[in-house]
Amino acid sequence: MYLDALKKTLKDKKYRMTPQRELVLKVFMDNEDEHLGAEDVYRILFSNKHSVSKATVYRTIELLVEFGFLRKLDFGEGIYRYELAKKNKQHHHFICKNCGKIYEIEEKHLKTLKRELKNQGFVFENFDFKIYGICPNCNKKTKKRKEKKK
Amino acid sequence: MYLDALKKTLKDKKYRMTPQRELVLKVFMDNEDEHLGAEDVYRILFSNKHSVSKATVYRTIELLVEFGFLRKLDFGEGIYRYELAKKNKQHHHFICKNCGKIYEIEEKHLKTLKRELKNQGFVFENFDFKIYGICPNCNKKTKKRKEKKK
DNA sequence: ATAAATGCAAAAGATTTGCCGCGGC
DNA sequence: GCCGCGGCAAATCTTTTGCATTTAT
Repeated sequence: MYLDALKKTLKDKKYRMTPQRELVLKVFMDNEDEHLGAEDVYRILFSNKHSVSKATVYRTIELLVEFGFLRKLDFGEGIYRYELAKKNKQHHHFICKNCGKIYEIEEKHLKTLKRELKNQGFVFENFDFKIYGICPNCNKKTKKRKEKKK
Repeated sequence: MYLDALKKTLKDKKYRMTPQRELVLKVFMDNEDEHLGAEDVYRILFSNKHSVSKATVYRTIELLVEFGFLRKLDFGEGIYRYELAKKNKQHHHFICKNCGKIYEIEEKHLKTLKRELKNQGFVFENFDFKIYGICPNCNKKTKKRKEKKK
């Protein structure tokens, strides 16, 4: 369960589990199919009478992204949205330029993906594909440091 | 050439070609290998003694994206960056979580891409893949309206 | 001539930060 | 007691907007 995993991660890194952190994570668990922005999370908590300050919401979300619980998304609206990062099943997003609706697309080969989308009636104009990770340069340096750390 | 294409597009849509629009497009042409944000463009123009107001820079960039001359990018920094959209060759980006460097990656099948990156020493943590286009719903509606328009 | 585009400054949003006080360890 | 954490308000930063003036066609 996510909450236990969070507790464990926090403990490992000498951070503390707090009611606010639990509440924020729960918002994402309760809205698995949404792509919530920080302000959304704040509003949801607020309207549920759970007072968590905006600053804390922002700080907690950042923490959750850092620990891999959330994935940071951007749909070109000028705000960031987030979703629970289920490590197992990657997926991508199709954003309609007309109505703005967001469809979730399973990961497959690009070619297959394109063919399938076409068959389903999607017309795509451009791709925005980003991969986050560690580049070869940094990787070398990190390896050398690995024994020293931890 | 991009400038002529812009002139043509503007004329077709009953917009006007202006020195400012030309200047902004030129900044991107002169910095093809960069991912410039709006403020960067403003600074570049400003330091070259070409005074174009910030508002115009923002408005022009928006226009250029709309017309497909620029592609809007986001690297999670809280600002948008843009690059000349060369329609022919799609590419993606690899962002190093450690040093922040951005590598450009050619488009291939996902699987092939992953294998190659791994061979080159990249370690990837997560993908952010977005496709922009028109969804089947909107597509239906658009088709029906097509004869009336234009 | 006239509608569109620019410039300027103000406004709007989202996100971050400084600082103080509280509470877990 | 120390240090991480949360709350609050102020600050910051990017992007947008209103309005008067200029300019392309």
